[in-house]
Amino acid sequence: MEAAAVIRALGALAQEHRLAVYRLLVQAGPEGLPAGALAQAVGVPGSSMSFHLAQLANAGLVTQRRQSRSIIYAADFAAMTALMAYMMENCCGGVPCLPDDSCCLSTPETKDAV
Amino acid sequence: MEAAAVIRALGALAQEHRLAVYRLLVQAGPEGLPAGALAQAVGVPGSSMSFHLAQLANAGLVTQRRQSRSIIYAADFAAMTALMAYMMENCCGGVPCLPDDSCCLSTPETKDAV
DNA sequence: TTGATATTTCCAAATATATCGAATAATGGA
DNA sequence: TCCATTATTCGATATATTTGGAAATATCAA
Repeated sequence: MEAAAVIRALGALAQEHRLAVYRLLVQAGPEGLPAGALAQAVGVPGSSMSFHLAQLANAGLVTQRRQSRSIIYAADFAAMTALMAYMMENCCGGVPCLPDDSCCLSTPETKDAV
Repeated sequence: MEAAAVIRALGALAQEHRLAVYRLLVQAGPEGLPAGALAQAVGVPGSSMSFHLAQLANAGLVTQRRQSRSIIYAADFAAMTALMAYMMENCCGGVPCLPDDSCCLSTPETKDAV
């Protein structure tokens, strides 16, 4: 994952309504939720929600699929894992650092870029 | 952790120079780095770096301490853990979801708010 | 085809963020 | 005290983001 993509993803999440949407999608799991339901749940007009969903999709944080008249959005969990990996890359220079493991909360897989 | 704090933290990281600084601090570990060294490493004037460091500190992502004439910044790892926990809260409704564990990358501790 | 539903695109206005030089503050050494 | 070093605050300017109504697009059912 490269810096520009990471910044897009973080920027996409750094907004009240989009963060709320993303959390709803995380909780909804792979089945996802339609755009209209998200707009209603968050309480913003459709045109605004469309704008926010486009940001999340452009950042690669969510996927979209059409189902009849609805467009269903779902969280892409791999993107979040990659985000974490980028930010924690080579944490503490690779040296086991704090005694209580409060940093470098490393499972083997978070050490490598995904 | 509450929504406003999470948005501040994500917004703080969603910027080229601040993301670079944060990654440097993650790699530097608990010892941290002085403001001047960060400005030089990232290649921005001191006044700009000061602005960015204030954003990161205000978001709770980094700590600062004075050491003689320098102010040393260090990553606060607990903040990142809390951030993750907030975003992944109740992932997939709490039900083990994908067979290959590609979502809800749950260690026991990430399930609870920190 | 006509009408209803679901969503997106377009646009302009309001708001927020980033930039960096100059001025200000804090520290430590001669 | 006086000077050099390190860092922050201030202020003006440039850039980017968020908002929501109206119009456009896509789907489906009668």
